[in-house]
Amino acid sequence: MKLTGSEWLIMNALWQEHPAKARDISERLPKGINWAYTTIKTMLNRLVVKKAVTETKKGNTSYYEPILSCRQARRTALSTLLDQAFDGAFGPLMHFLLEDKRLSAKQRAELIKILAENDKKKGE
Amino acid sequence: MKLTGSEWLIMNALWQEHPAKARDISERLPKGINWAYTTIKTMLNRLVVKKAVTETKKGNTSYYEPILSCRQARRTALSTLLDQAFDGAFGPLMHFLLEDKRLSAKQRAELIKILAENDKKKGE
DNA sequence: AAAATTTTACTACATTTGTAGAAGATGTCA
DNA sequence: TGACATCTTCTACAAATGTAGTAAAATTTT
Repeated sequence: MKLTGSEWLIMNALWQEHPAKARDISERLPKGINWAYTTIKTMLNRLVVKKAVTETKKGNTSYYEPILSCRQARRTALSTLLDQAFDGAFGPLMHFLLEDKRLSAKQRAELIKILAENDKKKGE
Repeated sequence: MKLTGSEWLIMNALWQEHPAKARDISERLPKGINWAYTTIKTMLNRLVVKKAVTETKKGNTSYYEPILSCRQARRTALSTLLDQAFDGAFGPLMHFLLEDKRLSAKQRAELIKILAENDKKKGE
């Protein structure tokens, strides 16, 4: 399940807290994104059709909830990126990240910590 | 300059070696992608219009060369991904990568090496 | 209950993306 | 010099994406 750019905006708002009404989503959209209410409804409908979210009506009003998890969406997006831009492999991406972004000391430290945790888990 | 999925295929082939003719690109496309020759031409034209590649004619034949570098394209793709799926920050991506992908010992070792190099460069 | 507000359902429409065919121009080999 | 192979230019077209308007139905407010 791949999300488009606009869909990410909606989903990010929905993951924050749900169930949520279209109006809630509208309010949570990042500053600078000023979509018409109906635009949001259109997006939500499309996401329902795609089965990325569910819609439940209480009276006249629809409440939405994610089916697709943030984690899964990230996984898919990342794997698309890997395939299309990094020879499908983890290594080249890492290389690029580390080489290109010239980590700050803090980031390096953080990374090392994460690595250590990773080691520990591996041992369990 | 953002590339679409199909454009990545073309660009990946072009970056491999250039200048290249449409025919060369055609041959370098990943196994499984069997585009009509004219499809490739269409893509190349679009990339020329977008100024991601240049076209130079020798006789009747066009030779293409990338203007957009692989590095730059990667940068853009990554930054789009960060913005849309990882709160625009490097940290969450790293976390996700390391946590989700359960690195192999080899990968961890590699990563640590890269980190070390990164440290060294920092010191220069 | 009339007015104002909110929501929904349906429709719309320009742009971008993915994919390619047709027909004409050019090059090449026998 | 004709037959073939190759390239080019133009055109096409469906599906996906981004964005929203209209009008009708439901809800809330005075």
